[in-house]
Amino acid sequence: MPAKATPAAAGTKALTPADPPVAPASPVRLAAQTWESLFRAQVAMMRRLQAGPAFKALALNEYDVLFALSGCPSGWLRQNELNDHVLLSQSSLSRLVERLEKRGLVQRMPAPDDGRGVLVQLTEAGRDLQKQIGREHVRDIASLVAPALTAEEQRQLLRLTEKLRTSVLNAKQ
Amino acid sequence: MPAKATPAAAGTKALTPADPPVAPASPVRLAAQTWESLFRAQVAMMRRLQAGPAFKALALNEYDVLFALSGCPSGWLRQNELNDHVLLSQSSLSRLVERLEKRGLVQRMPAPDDGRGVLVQLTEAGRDLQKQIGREHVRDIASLVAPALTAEEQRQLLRLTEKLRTSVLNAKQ
DNA sequence: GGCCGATAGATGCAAACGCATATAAATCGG
DNA sequence: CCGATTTATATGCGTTTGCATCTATCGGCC
Repeated sequence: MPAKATPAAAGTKALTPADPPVAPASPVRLAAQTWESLFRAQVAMMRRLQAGPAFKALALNEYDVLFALSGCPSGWLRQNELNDHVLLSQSSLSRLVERLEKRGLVQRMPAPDDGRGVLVQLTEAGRDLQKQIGREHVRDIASLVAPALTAEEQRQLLRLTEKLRTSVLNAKQ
Repeated sequence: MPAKATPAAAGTKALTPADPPVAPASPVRLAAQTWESLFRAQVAMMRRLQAGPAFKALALNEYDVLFALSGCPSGWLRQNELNDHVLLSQSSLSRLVERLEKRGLVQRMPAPDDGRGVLVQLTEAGRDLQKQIGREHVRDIASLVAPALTAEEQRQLLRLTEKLRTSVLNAKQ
């Protein structure tokens, strides 16, 4: 997380887990602490989720692809659009989709309006598997998030991360 | 997204990016949306950070290990403690540390009080490299986070993610 | 139309990963 | 104090990943 997963903590000095940031001096330092905390929360959550039974059948990145496809109104997504949802290189995603196709979970076809492109959609089996794993997954998530944060806090967190994400996506360069 | 980082979006139905959650019906659904948003923010941030020049010399997971070691008061960490900071399996971490040692960035020694254990610490070169990358890294982070969230919002986000993380770590089983 | 740089995807290859397992030391129970 | 269980790390092995590169198509421009 993969992708992983992959990951990156923050800056020049770590906090001990039990030692919350005291007086965040500079704006730069505050931003770094914020990112570190976000990142570490994600790592902790991810560890738990991956350990659950929901991911025996499907690796995390693979599930994410099915999930992205499941939420797409037309049912079809370009491979390069899929790449935005997953923390994977283009080549790795290409092979991942290939594997999913071999397993009968997705279908590929050449994009009608662009001879270079490939469209991907879920098969029936892929949709079923996504739903099944999704249900378990949602339960696991709720059992971790609900005891940690009130509904109001969850709404705040949702709002802040959404704001962060859209800003990052639209950032110049 | 190390780290691998992998990753996992949320539940049974996706949101289009431009479509913020309208009326989060059930608590379970709210939790799932919250996690999805957190996760996607992390993916978006991570993509940007990995693209920066700061990670040419060192993969994300490798940096995270140096970072964890840099923040440890005693300077030494057990390998299994390191594992909590990184989204990697135990075996992968073992080999990652081995690589770092070959590159002269960390040092290993048998734990004095536990014949099974291995202690790891930064070498001088490792500390220097961590500091150098850390500085760049912090700048990149700030340039992404600062335009997105006010200082107050960052403090809120820091608090919420910290709360989430400690709760997840302490959750039963 | 024909050329040129940019973009989408596929592929060779070496590096990195996770799973299962091996080894060794610590801990627990009697 | 001894055997059984658990914990910490290492290693064999097949799979997955990223980088560099290749091919094909697109889009702009003359």
